Amino acid sequence: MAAAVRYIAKNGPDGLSFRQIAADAGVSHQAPYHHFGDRSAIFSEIALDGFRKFTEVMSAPSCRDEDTDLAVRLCERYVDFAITNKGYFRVMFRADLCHMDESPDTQKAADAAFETLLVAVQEILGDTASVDDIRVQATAMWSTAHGLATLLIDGPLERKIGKVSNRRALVRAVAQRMVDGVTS
Amino acid sequence: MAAAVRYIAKNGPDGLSFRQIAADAGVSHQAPYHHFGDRSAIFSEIALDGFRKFTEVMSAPSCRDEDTDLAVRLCERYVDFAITNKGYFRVMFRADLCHMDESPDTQKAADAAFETLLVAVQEILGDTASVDDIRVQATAMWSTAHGLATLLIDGPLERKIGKVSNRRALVRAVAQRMVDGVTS
DNA sequence: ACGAGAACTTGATAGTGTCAAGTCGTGGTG
DNA sequence: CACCACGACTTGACACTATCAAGTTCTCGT
Repeated sequence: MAAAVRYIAKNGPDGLSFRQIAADAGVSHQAPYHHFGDRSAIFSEIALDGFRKFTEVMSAPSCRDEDTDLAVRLCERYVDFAITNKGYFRVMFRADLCHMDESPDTQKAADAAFETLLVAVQEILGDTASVDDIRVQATAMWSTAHGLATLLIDGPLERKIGKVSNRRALVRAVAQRMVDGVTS
Repeated sequence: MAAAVRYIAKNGPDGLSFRQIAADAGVSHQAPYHHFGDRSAIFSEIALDGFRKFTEVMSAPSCRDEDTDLAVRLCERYVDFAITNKGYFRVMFRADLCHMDESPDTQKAADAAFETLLVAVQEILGDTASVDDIRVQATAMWSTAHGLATLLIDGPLERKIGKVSNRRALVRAVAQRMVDGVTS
């Protein structure tokens, strides 16, 4: 399974061959099939691990005691996680690969991850915010972070804005824009 | 090829079988291979069409004469396009499917699409904006729109924020938040 | 000691992308 | 009019894949 994550980080999840990773691990072509009943099961398992790592990273304490805006830090964390954990991230949001409906554990882990985001937004907005407001803000933040992450990992962003000499700076600048508002 | 786009819109691009769409079209399993030399070639072709449609939609005149914020309208357009053209959108940003380096036409179409975004941002910011600022803003807007679109299409968003009774309203609210700034 | 079950194996089947040759009709040129 | 080159398509074959169905081996608790 570690081999699978490595492979995905390098080549993406689509060309992944059950048989190939079995061969690499030095076992027969049917060994993996014994542990994960199904090709999609291994993806579900990877996604499960991924969401757990993700929740862990996003709610880590050091996320809460710097002096930059919390929203900015969350966004940075999100993108950081995606890039340093390509192998997981690429799978986590591919509903076609890991069928959530067949693996409730993964579903729960994903829900938990989203929950941390909602909590954080609530913290940012304070008690006065309405439920609708929290949802909208959470969606906005999530969209920006997710979009930025996917565009950086697989997307054409790097090509378009010119070789990013300092990725961290870009991410921070974009996150700050998100907080302050575009067109300000 | 139209059949392929339909299939992708319904089932996603990964399960797509060259042989299957050939059979559906009532020809032999090798007929498509004759027109597109390669499996990835058909995806490149779809992406090419997609980017052209996309540029067309994003730069349509009616985008410029309403009275809501231009940035909001662009974001709405982006998401709208993605949802009504799933079959194209799902392929356009999958570098693993359509190898840009092998089909310069698609590459150019993608570049052109991004160019319209840069122009729009320049228009929004006015002449005083620095090149760096334009890049950051464009990236921020693109990220938000792209993230929202992908989360809506394949992602878990709908599940998370509850059945979206009115998708358009959500998209507009999120876009407005993007413009005004999160945590305002 | 032994038997149940886990970890793994070998073998077979159906479906896939791709290569390599055909076949067939149609249009243009001598 | 004969001819033939070429594009659209077909058939056949190959290597690879996921998956099903049975073995085999080895370990561990009773």
